[in-house]
Amino acid sequence: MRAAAVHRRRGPRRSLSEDEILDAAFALLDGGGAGAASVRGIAARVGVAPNAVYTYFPDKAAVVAALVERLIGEVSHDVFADRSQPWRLRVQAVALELRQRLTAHPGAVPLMIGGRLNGPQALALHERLLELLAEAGLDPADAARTSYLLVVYVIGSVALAVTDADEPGPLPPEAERIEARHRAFAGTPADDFPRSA
Amino acid sequence: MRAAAVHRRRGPRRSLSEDEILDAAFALLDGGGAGAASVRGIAARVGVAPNAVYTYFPDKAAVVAALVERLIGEVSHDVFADRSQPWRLRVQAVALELRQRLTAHPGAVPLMIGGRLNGPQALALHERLLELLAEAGLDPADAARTSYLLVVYVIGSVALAVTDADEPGPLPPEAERIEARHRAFAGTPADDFPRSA
DNA sequence: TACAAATCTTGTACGTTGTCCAAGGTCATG
DNA sequence: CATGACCTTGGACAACGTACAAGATTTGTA
Repeated sequence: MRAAAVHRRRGPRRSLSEDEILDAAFALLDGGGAGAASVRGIAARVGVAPNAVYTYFPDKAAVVAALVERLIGEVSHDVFADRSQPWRLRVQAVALELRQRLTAHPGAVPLMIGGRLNGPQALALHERLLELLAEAGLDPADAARTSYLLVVYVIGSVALAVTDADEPGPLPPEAERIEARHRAFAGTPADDFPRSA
Repeated sequence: MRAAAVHRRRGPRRSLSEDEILDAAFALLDGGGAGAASVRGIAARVGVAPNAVYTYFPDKAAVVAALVERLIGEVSHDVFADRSQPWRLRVQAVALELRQRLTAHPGAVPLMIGGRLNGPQALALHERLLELLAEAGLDPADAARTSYLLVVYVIGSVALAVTDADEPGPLPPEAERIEARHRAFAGTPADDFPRSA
């Protein structure tokens, strides 16, 4: 409602955007593993001095937090709303999509372990999951446990898969990986089965 | 069988042992979090130059690998052998003990995520777990899945708990933590329930 | 239109990290 | 006693995250 909306900020225009920095970080992450996403590397990739990054993010932790947030934000929320599907299929779909997003950027997985998942996107996804599980008939406590187990398993599983693959490149989508998918298929809805029983 | 057993190695005696280095590393880990276990810090704590560490371990990765090995090796194997107990209780006991060992040294948990669990102690524990699950009637594939899920969940859960606690000190054994124990109790044997059904 | 204030980028620098290399000291063996 | 193997050390290097003081650039105001 302020006139500040039209008035641009004083000082020179920024030569980059936060998204460009995150893009560079993702590129480095995918090409060289988790260790390649250094502040200096990111700055070099976007063509600025290392310190320029600190104009956009106060800290390196903030950069990785934004990275994680963008990754989680890519998880489509359409599956949540599709009430024509049984809830178990929806939970499976969410878990699989999250897994897919993580395996798409393996280097980011070690980063999201060091930081807490407190961002808006992470909370939104958690909230949606809780809604979905509550809708399935679980009381809040069990829903919290189940979603926690789900997230821990998906993240942990991908994390272990990442550390097992020493090459920094993309994860090999070999048969081992397919087997992991099957595990997600079978393991995911299994947890709350006897809990409701 | 060689005479080299009596002959001591040439050169001056080592002023330390690998265990002393690991002790120092654990002390730093417990007191200052995962980041405090630097090579220089370890060396300073045992009273040698930073480079002396490389006489005992070729790499820092080897140090953390040995650290993780010792942690896993502390998990008692007695519970495995106690066949008077039902298998589910034994699995629970193992999971709880592993969890206890990890929470006893929270700083070590982030370290064990970066490295693969390939050491002898880790493999032995895995082997024992597989035996136990096979004895419970699971075919090898399901046993592998279940033990994988179990390990992933325990480690991932503690890892998330560690990152949520920003203070480097020991984890607060508050009610939240007790709730996590309950989760392990209820979640662990639940996974293979519908798998056998 | 000129000045002032706010903002971005950069150069430089500090402290810390893991790790290598050459030197010197110490011990068992010939 | 001397030789050869082994340990430790001092010093150094590259890379990391990050702080500080400039210079440059754009905007709001007089």
